[in-house]
Amino acid sequence: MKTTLKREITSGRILDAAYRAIAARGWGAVTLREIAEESEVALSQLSYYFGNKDGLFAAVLERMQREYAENLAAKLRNATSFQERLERLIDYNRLLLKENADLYRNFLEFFNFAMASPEFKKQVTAFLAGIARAIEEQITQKQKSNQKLASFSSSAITHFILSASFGISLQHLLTPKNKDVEAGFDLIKTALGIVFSADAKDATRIS
Amino acid sequence: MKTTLKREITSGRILDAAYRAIAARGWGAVTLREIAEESEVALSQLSYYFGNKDGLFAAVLERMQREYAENLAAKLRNATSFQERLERLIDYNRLLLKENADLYRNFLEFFNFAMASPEFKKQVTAFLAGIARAIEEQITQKQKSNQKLASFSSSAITHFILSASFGISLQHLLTPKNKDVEAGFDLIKTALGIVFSADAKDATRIS
DNA sequence: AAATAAATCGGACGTTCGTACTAGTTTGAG
DNA sequence: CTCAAACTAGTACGAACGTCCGATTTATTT
Repeated sequence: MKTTLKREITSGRILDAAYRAIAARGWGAVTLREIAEESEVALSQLSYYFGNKDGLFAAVLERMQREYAENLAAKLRNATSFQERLERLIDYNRLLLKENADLYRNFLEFFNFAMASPEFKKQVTAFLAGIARAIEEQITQKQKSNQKLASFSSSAITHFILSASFGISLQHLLTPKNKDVEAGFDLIKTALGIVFSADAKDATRIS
Repeated sequence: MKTTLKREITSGRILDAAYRAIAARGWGAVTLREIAEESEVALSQLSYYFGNKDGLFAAVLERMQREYAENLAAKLRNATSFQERLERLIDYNRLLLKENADLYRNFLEFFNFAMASPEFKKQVTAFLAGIARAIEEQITQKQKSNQKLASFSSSAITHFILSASFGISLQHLLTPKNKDVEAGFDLIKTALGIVFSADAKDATRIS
């Protein structure tokens, strides 16, 4: 018991330090010595627990993915309508950006890194596809007749929300003070809301 | 004459090689020796022309910005309505993504890098603000009464388009085969088109 | 043609990186 | 109490990096 506890404590501290270091200076610029110092652990411990630098990188990514997915699932749990789910997805992304900007910062880092590494590319792609699918699954049953969005698949709409959220976040990270950037989240809602209200004339409920 | 010519040829070749190398492997992983070899130039030439690695990086970024801005300006030149300008902006981004994916790839790299470097952050921020302003300038005179978008400033709309375009591009770079991602561009148009048509009942021209 | 400037080149320097190695310490089961 | 396994710590090494410098070639000017 204590063994695993110790293991988790140490490796967890390393992961935390790595997470913070990546957000602060970028993965390429971060050194293992830096992470070791910040986590108050000997350098050799990093090799011991994660093998090599790529292994540590992958571990950080994996934990980020898991946390994001779990939190998102919790947010969506008792949401009924598709529109409500979309709204919560958007709100979730917005909340993360405000209260956990490092997460987005690191996601960007990983995305960026993935483009040069086929292995990570596969992982990041699978992650995105997983989120998209989770949202999409609850669309098909709800969205039946929609004039304005008829030409767009549910997958396209989902990907659009993800894309836009991420783009907004990216810009927000660069210019956190610009309120017009953050307004993009509202714009997604308004735009899609209008779109969806096309076939909801009879039931115009505002959640 | 020949002097300046030679200078431009050599430095241009270095910039080209750097540009390609960044797109292929990322700035952090790229080495000056790699760039020197690909541009068939001695390693010391890079220092000679660009001082140091950061200088070369900045030069590549500067050229990218100039080209993007110039091409965009050309695309927007004889567009009249605001809606037409927006559409061309979106189409331009879409075209770049298809025919010049490296540009987006490198923009992402720069954005990423900027987050860890206050100096580059300022430059990238100014670049984004410049594009946004260029578009925005032609909004205020056109957009007067719009019910649905009344609560959104023209700046917010512009930033939204930039954000969404960039987010879509980012996802497209990861999964180029997914057509649903690219459909995001159409979704922007549809969403904004519907939004705008609210006050265009009298003149519903399709450009 | 001589002289000055610009451009190019190869090589070497010092630093820092990721990784590997080994000896010492702690831990928990038999 | 013993001992093997898990863990920690310090150190060292080879490689690769950005940068710098002197010599050489090429071009321009006087």
